[in-house]
Amino acid sequence: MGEDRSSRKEAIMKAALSVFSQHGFHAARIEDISREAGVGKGTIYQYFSSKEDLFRAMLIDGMERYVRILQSTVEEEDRVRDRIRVLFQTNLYLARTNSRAARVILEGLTGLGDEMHDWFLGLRENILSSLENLVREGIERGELRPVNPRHAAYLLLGVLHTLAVAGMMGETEDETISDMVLMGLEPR
Amino acid sequence: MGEDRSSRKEAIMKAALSVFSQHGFHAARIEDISREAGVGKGTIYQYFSSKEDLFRAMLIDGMERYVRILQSTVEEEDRVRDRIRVLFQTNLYLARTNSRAARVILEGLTGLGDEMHDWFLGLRENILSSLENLVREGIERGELRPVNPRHAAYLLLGVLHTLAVAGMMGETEDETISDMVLMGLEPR
Amino acid sequence: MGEDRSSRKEAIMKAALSVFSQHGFHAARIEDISREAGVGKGTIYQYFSSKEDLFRAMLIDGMERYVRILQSTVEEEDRVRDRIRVLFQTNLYLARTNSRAARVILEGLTGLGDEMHDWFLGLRENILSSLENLVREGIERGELRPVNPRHAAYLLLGVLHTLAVAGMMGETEDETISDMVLMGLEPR
Amino acid sequence: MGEDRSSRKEAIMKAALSVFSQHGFHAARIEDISREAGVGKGTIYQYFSSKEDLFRAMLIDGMERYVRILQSTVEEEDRVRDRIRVLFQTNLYLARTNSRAARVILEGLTGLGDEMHDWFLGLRENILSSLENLVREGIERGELRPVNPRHAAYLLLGVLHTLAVAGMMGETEDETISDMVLMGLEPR
DNA sequence: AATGAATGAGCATTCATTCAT
DNA sequence: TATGAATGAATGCTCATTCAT
Repeated sequence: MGEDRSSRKEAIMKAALSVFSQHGFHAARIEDISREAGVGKGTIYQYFSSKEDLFRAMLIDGMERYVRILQSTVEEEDRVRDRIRVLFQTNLYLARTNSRAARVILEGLTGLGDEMHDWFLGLRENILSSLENLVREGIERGELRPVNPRHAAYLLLGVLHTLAVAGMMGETEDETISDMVLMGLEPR
Repeated sequence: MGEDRSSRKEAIMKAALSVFSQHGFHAARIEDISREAGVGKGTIYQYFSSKEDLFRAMLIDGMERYVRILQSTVEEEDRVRDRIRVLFQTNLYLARTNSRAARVILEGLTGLGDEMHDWFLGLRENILSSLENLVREGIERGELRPVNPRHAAYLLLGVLHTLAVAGMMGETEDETISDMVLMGLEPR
Repeated sequence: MGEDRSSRKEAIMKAALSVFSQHGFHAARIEDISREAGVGKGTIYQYFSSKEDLFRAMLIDGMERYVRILQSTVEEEDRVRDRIRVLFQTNLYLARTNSRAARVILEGLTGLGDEMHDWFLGLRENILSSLENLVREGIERGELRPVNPRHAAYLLLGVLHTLAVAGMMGETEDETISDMVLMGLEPR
Repeated sequence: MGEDRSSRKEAIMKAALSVFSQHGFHAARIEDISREAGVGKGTIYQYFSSKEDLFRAMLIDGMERYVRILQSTVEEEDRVRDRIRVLFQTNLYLARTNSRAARVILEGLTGLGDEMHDWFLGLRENILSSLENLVREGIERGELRPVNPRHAAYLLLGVLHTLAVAGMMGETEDETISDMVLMGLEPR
C-alpha cells in the first residue's frame, strides 16, 4: 500500500515533468497532467497541495536525478581530468536528450517565490562545492595548475551551463570546448 | 507628434520591463503595466497588438540594448585580451545592476512560439560570429593560441552566460574567471 | 445521473431562452443566464462550448418544440380545412403567449454564421414540404381548389409568419384571415 | 454649408446602412462606419448622439425610403388589383436586391428600447391603413369581394412580409402567390 | 482513498465615447 | 467644425481547487 502511494506519486510527477516541459508552468493544465498520469484530477490534490507545490516537487526531483546521474558518472573515472571530461560529455548528452525538461528547469526560477529561489541557490552551492573539491583534488594530484579552486569551479559550472543550453538548442558541439577549458587549467 | 508617440511607446515598454521582470510573463497583468506607464489600459493596444506582442517587443528591445552596450564597451579597447576582459566585466556589471531584467530575459525563451525562438537563435548566432571574429583577430595578432575560433566563441559565450547568471544571483565574482579562460587561450 | 445531467442542461437552456429573449444575443450576459439557471458560470461551459453554441442549441430546441406542437395539433383534425384553421389558431396562440421567445427566434437568423443559416433554411424547407403535402391532400379530397401546391404552401407559411408577428406585437386578430385565405383556396 | 451638413449626414447614414447590414447592430463598429463614410470617428458624434441613435435614424430612413418606393409604384397603376400586383412584385424585387438591408431591418426590432418599438408599430399601422384604404376602394369599385378591409389588409401585409423573407433568402418566387391571394379577394 | 462535476475568481481584449488640438 | 488618440467599462472564457459521492 505504501508502495502504491509511492508509485502513484511518482506517476504524477513523471506526468508533470512531461506536461510542464511541453507547455511551461502556467500553460500546463492540471487536468492534462492527471490524464497523462492516468489518475483523476482530484487525486493529484491528495499528494500535492497545489499546482505550484507539484511543480516544485517535480523540479527538485528532476534536478536531483540530474545531479545524481552526473555524480555517478564522475565516480566511475579515476583521473580528475577524465572526470571533468565525462562530466561535460554526460551533461551535454543529458541536455540533448532531455532538452524540453532542461528548458523548463531553466525557466523554473521565475515567479515561484523565494523559497524556491533559496532552494536553487542551495543546490547551486552544493554543485559548486563538489566542483571545488574536484579541482582541489586535481591540484593536489598535480593534474591541474594551482588555480583558485573556487574560481575554477565557477568556470566549470559556467561551461556546464553553456553546454546544457547548446544541447537544449539542438546544437551538436563536440568536446573541444572541454579541452580548451582543461588547457586553461592544466599545469604549465 | 512622432516624438510623443515614440516616448509613449517607450514608457509602455519600460513599464512592461519592470512589471514582467517582477512577475514573469503570465502573472504580469496588463492593467499593472498601464498603471505603471501612466496610460490607460486601452492605450497599450494602440501600440501593441497583444500582451505577447508587447512582451516580444520588450524582450527584443532589451536584448538589443544589452548587446549594443557590450559592443560599444569592447570597441574602446585595443588589445584583444583587454576586449575580452572588459566584455566579461561589463557583462557581469550589467547582470548585477539589472538582475530582474536579466532574469525575465532568460525566461523569455520558453513558451513563446517558434517565431521568438528563431529570433533568439539568430541573435545568438550574431553574437557567436562577433566572438569568433574577435578570437580570430586575437590569433592573427598572436595574442591568442591558435585554437578553433568557433569553439572558443562557444566557450566565451558560455562564460558570459555564467557570469550573467552569477550576477543575477547577486554573487560578486571578480575577474579571476576571465583570467583563467584567457590562460586557456593564450599562446604557449 | 444521466437524468441529472439532462435536467441541468435543460435548466440552462430554459434560462438561456429567458435571458436571450429579454436582451437579444449580444446584450445577454452569460453570468445572468447562469444565475437564472441556478448554476455556476463555469458549469455552462461544461454543457456548451460557447455563448454562441448555447444560443444555437436553444434556438434549435425552441423551434423544434414549436414545430412539434403545431404538428400534434394538426394531427387531431380530420378535414384539411380544419387542419389549416387550427394551424393558424395555434400558431397565433403560441406567438401570443410566447411573444418574447418568438421575437428572439425571429432575430436568430442574423449574424450567426452560415451553419445556422443553412439549418434554418432546412427547417423552413421541412415546414414547406409538410404544408405542400397538406395542400395536395386537400386538393385530392376536393376540399381545395387545384392550385399549385408549392405556391399555396408559400402562402400558408407567409400567413403563419404574419400571424406570428401579429401575436408577437400583442395584436389580437381573430380567425378571419384564415377564412380569407381558405376562400382563396376553396373550390369554385 | 447647410448642404454640406446635409450631404455629410447622408453619407454617414449610407455607410451605416452598409456596415450595419453586413454585421448587424452589435458587431458593427463605429470606426468602420466612419471609414466607409470617409469622415473621422468623432464627426459621427456631431450628427448623432450615439451608435443607437445612428442605427435608429438609419432604420427609419431606410424604412421610409422603402415605403415611399412602394407607394410611388402603386400610384402608377389604376386598377386596384394591378396595384396589389405591383405592390407584391416591387416588394419582392426590393427584398431580393437589398437582402442584407432587409435582414438588418427585420433584426432591428430587438433590444432597441420601447421608443423604437413604438415607432415601428406606428409605421406598421400607417401601412395597414394604406392597405385598408386600398381594399376599401377595391370593394367600392367592385374589384374586390366585400371582405372586412382591416382583415384583408392584414393578409396583404402578411404576404408582403413573406415575400420579403423569401426574397431575402434568395428564393425566386413568381407571382402566383399574389394571384392566389387575389383569388381569395375577388368577387364571386 | 479516488473521482470529476461544479465553481467563480481572474484577466485579456474590445470599442463606444470623449476631448484636446 | 473635424479629428483620432486616449480611455476604461464591460464580459466571455479558463482552469485551479473543492467536495459530495
